[in-house]
Amino acid sequence: MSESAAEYFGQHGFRHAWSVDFEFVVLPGHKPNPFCMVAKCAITGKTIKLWGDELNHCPFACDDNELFIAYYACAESACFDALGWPQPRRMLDLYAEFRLATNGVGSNFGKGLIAALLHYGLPTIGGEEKDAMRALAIRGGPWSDEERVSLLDYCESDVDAVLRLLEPLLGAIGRSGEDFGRALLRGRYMAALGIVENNGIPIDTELQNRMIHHWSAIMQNLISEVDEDFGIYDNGRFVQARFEAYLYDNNIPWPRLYTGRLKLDDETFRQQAKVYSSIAPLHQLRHALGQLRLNGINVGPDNRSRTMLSPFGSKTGRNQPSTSSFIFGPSVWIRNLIKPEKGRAIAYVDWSSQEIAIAAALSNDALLWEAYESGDPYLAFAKQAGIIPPDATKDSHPEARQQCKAIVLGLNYGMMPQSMSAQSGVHIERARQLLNLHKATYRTFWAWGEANVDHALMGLPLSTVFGWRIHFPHGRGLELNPRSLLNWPMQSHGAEMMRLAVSMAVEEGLVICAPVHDALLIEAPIDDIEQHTARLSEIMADASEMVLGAGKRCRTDAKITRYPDRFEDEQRGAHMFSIIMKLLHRAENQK
DNA sequence: TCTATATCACCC
DNA sequence: AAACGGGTGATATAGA
Repeated sequence: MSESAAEYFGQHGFRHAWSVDFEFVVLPGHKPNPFCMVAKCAITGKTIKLWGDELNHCPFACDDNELFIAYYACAESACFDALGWPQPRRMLDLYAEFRLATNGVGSNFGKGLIAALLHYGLPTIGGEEKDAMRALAIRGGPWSDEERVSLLDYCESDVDAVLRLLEPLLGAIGRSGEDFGRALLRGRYMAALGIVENNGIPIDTELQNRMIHHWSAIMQNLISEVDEDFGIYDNGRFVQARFEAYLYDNNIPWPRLYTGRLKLDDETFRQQAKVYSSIAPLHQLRHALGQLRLNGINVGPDNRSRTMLSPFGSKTGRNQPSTSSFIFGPSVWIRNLIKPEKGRAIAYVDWSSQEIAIAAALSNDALLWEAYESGDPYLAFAKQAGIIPPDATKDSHPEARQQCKAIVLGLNYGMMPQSMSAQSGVHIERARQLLNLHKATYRTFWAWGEANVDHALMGLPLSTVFGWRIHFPHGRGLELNPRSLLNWPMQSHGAEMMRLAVSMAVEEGLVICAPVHDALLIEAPIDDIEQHTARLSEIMADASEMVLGAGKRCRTDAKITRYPDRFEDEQRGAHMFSIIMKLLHRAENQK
């Protein structure tokens, strides 16, 4: 046991610092089913090994003086939860710490436990051995005595590996109470997220199964209806050569990529369909087909969709769940499959204009904050810039508002006038003019943003208020995108706000089903949903204030869905869902 | 027939 | 050179 790690944890007042690891079987859409656990204390050297039924009782005192250390701790938290153990109160997650320590430079080896060991030149078991043991674990029981010994040994080897990682990663964290407190904050989120992963999202599996069953018929019907006039599809596939021949036969000129291939993106189709109306049905078909993806949403026996939420996956510290297995990943209509079960309700609560609030608060731009607080930052900008009179409204000046909205949203990403005009249809000169007005109106924000960019370009780290960082040291040939650097603080603080809110909500016992970057999905009994939603909104506003500073609270919007209704987004998903349902009924009647 | 690459679409 | 940030994933085609 490393002397310095023991001292480090002792210094922060811990009785034990358990490096803990479970082996578990997890079927798609299910909670993990742990079958063994090894824990070693970095302070006392004590070791605990549990197998099978021995997991029925939690061997730990889960109080504030017991620290748990793991690599990718949401898995351990999910195992605690699945076993009915009390939740760990203090967690240190070396995965999060490794991601942080290498954010920007990256690691040549990846993000996993072995990658971290290799990165620091520490001994590790071979990747093949690890894969073999993982396969043995996934296979599920029963295991022979011999297999059981090797699985426990393997589990212990991960526990030891985590202990070896302490030296470099505690070094990266730093010794001060503040440094360590921030690491515990990340660990706290990992613990909460394990619960969220276990909660899952209630799904109308009956409808989902009907759709899956008739999926190919739905696709076929959709395609054949349009394609009989074109003859471009083959077995559900768009054949470019056939499309090219069609264009040639019909004398339709078509834009090409620099490679000579046809430009086939949605925007090109939209433009072309305006001129050559015969193209329009094909455009609609391609657009619809682009939204047709239904595989990969895994649902457990309790009709709840579960997937890894992959915290700290991105440079900004956002979660990065697989977009095919996370129901909020594919196109919006898929969310209509979300449905609370009998007696229950859900609510989708999101921060309104979160990144604008962050930009305003952190840059200390009083005018921008005023614009945010007005409730309509786009209209407020138009007024502050003198484009419309002070008494103008959304209804009196819709066009100016729309233009300003495009500017205000695009500027978060460092958008240039050219693409701004291409995107929003505003003339390029108008876009340029509005951009300059924005820079003149929100001088403080722009000075702050550009200072951040310069800071990072000089090889210095950018950091959020709670210590998520990115660092591009000089001399490593790293390619930096100034627009990314401009946006980084907004997105990173948004992620931080979300982590805080999830931690607090879960610890209060609210049932959080999913984080969606700037939104949370919560569930409750129908009779409690309003109260729980109100409480969550309060927590989210509190979290925003912790990040943005006293008095700077970010508003939230909430949309409640009660059984027997299904989740719905009238603006974006409803139309496509109705088309799919029509096709489904047709397919079911064809039989 | 399989794999790598480019392109595109979706999400916040 | 490009000029819209952070992502994941499917698909169509070219190439081995």
